[in-house]
Amino acid sequence: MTAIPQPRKSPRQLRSQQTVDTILQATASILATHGYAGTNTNLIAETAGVSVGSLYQYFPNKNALIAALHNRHDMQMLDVIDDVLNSNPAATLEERVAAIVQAMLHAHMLEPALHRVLEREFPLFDTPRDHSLADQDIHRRMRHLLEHHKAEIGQQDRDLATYVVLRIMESLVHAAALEPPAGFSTEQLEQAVVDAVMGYLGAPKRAAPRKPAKGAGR
Amino acid sequence: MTAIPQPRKSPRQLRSQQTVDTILQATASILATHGYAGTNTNLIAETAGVSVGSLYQYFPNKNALIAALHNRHDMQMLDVIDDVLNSNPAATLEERVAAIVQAMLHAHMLEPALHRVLEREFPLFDTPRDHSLADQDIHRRMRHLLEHHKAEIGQQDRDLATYVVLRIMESLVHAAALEPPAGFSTEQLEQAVVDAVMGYLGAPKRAAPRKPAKGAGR
Amino acid sequence: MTAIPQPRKSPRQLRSQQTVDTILQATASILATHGYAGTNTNLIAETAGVSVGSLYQYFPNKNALIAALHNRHDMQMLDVIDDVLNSNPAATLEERVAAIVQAMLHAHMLEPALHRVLEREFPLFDTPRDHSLADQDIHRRMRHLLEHHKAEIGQQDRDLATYVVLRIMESLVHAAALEPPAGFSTEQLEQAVVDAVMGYLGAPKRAAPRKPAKGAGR
Amino acid sequence: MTAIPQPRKSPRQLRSQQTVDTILQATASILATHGYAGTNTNLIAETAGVSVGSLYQYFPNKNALIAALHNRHDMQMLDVIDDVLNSNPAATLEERVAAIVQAMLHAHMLEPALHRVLEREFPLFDTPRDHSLADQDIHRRMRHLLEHHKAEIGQQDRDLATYVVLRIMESLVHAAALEPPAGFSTEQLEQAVVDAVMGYLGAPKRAAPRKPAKGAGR
DNA sequence: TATGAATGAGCGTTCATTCAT
DNA sequence: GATGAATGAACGCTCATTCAT
Repeated sequence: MTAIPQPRKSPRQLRSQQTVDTILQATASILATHGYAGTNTNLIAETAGVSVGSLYQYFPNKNALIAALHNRHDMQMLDVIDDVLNSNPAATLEERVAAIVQAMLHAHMLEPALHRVLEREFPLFDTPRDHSLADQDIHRRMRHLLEHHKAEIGQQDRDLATYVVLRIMESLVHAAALEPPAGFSTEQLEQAVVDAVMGYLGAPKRAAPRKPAKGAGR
Repeated sequence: MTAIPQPRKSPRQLRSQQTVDTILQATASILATHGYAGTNTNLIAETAGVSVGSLYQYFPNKNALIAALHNRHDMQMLDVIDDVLNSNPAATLEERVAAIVQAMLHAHMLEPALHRVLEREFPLFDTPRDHSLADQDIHRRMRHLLEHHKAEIGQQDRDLATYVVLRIMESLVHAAALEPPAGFSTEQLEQAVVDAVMGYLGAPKRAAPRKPAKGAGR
Repeated sequence: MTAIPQPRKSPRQLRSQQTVDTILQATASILATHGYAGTNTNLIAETAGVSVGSLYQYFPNKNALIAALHNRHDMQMLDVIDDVLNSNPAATLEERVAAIVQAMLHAHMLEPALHRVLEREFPLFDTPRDHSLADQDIHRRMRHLLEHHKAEIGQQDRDLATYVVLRIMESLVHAAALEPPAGFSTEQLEQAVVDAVMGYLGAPKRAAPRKPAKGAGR
Repeated sequence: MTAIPQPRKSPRQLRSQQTVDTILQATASILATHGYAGTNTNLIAETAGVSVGSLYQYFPNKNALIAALHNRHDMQMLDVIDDVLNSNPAATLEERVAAIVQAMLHAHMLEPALHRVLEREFPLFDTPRDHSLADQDIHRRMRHLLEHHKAEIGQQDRDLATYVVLRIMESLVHAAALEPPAGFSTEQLEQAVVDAVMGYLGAPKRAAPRKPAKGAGR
């Protein structure tokens, strides 16, 4: 139970930044090919062409490497979403959702092995994952998108809807990209994610009652 | 990486069965409190009041313990679903979905810490997780349920729908039970899962086009 | 550094004797196929179709099993030599040596893998190996043979000669049977052993001086 | 079973080389006093005044330590032989054999306990022992020596003779140095080895027949 | 700053041996 | 006698981390 470790120093100089990138690349590569258990700092350093000592200059411990990778991924997702939102201002909600899903799928399919590990073998931190800054930003963007299209949306509680939509997207995109079920094409799976999100959003309005769920028989 | 390890021998005698249960309980407890990395076989054995040797009589290695726990969980989920399906034959689809969601939520909230670990720190096996027998059974049940209520369902491809529904349920239930977002009651979250599932199922029929879905055509 | 362990009880009853044999067979088989490191008492017991407990009724510990196997081998060698000595009373020394060598080679080639392990991985006992009763008998037989043919022998010190001959035989037979060098037929190797023994025995008489070796230049 | 393990990295710096030597010395010492079974890497490291980790930087596993010791011994034997061959160019075959035997005996008697273990408890590698480079060199030297003195030698097949001579020397030297039989002086034993080798080499020429040698025809 | 040799706590696993049944 | 589940000391080996150079 450790707090999420932060990079030890934010390297201002260009060379340092490159070193950090190289180390992170190496980490990603090892993680993808060897899995979490097979990943160790000496191997990472060697792969990065750096000494272990140097590695420890930029990352206080092994978990910080993983955390940085998670962070990098979150940033990428944020970029992906921003790109979609900033282009084609006239698009409908569904078009935007579809574009986001497609972009996310694409991003995950570049390094499926890595993402498989990142999804699964996140070291046990006690802080919930969505507290990274990028994650909060993603939440804000989505929240804003839903707000913008509120006319097309059945769900009243926009905060809850944002949360649910992001969770659905994440889990279905991961499933489609990282453990694709046999028998379906990527396009089918992609469409299914959009269907799920839009279905949820467009569903007949249900209040979110403060009391135990209605008829749900035991 | 590794094949999913199987229990070493299935104990026939009652005493042995109890030993196995005790070991599994201890594993669950340690896993919940220490995380995967902090879990070690000697500690498990000690906690179970058993010698390491005994532990290794029933489980070939550490991962087999985790796998058994996963399996146990899958069985429990299957039971939960079966219970719902076998009772109240006249229930609507939504009532059934709600009942299943409620039961799953309930099950996960009994030992959230454990399930948090089980969800995240699944040791890196090469077989996708949902190939356990119980998981296949769950798939069959859900598939059957959807078939039974096909009149109420917009999605044409029932196989795909089954897959999507299970994924949505799993991810949202996990989120609600294991990392509940601040600001929402359990009932709200529970209802949100039902909304998501029903929204997806009831959404206007969409074809599953074979071509890249840029415009996400209606 | 343990003393050579003895079988725990000499089983008088037939059934016990059979059990002991079975256990020994199993030990030999496991030893031959798994090597010393891969051999363990549980596996032996299982292979013998006996419980570990029973095994420990007849052998006080693991080493006793190995010792018994060595002993069995020594007995077999003694039998082999006795057979040769008891047949064909008119044979020459060389004929007898040849017959013994041939018989020894034959015996070792039946289970080369086993003998390889027995030769090499003898657990570290502090008693020299040739103190087994059978080994002493073998020594006596050979000593007697040399005495009988003393006219044909150049070496004066018959005790020393006995020792040397047995060592040569053993080492060359082992080499020929267990690690045959490439490029030579079994017959060539067999003949070589005979040559070596006869060459040594027939060599021009050299006294065994009590002083440091003669000309042997530094 | 296992391939012969190689040293993990050949240390270039002086300090590293010393570390390796220290570790090897410690291994030899522990091996001599505790036997193979009683030897463990932690003890070796402790004895060497080094951490286990360091030990594993230079040797991939326990057997590699033993293998290195074997190798060191082979090298020493090679040196011994080379010394003899390079000095005293006018020596007779017997003088040279005697010198080699004497030097080998001497070398083995420095650490008899160690050599006892090295001879006996060679870990079960699948490669025959005499395939080390040094061993091949030794073979070449001996072969060359016999070639040089072929006029004094009865054996026609020089390759076979080389092999036999080396085997005789090794086994008798081991016997004399490591398990000396009671009743004989070292000098007697030393002379006996020389007698055996010279006797074999000087024996009347025998063909190496391709047919089974029952009657051991002259 | 960078290096990489050294550290050593700690973990997974084995297996000879015992003893209650 | 026979059984075989249980024991637990002990060992091989790893790898995150440090620090003298």
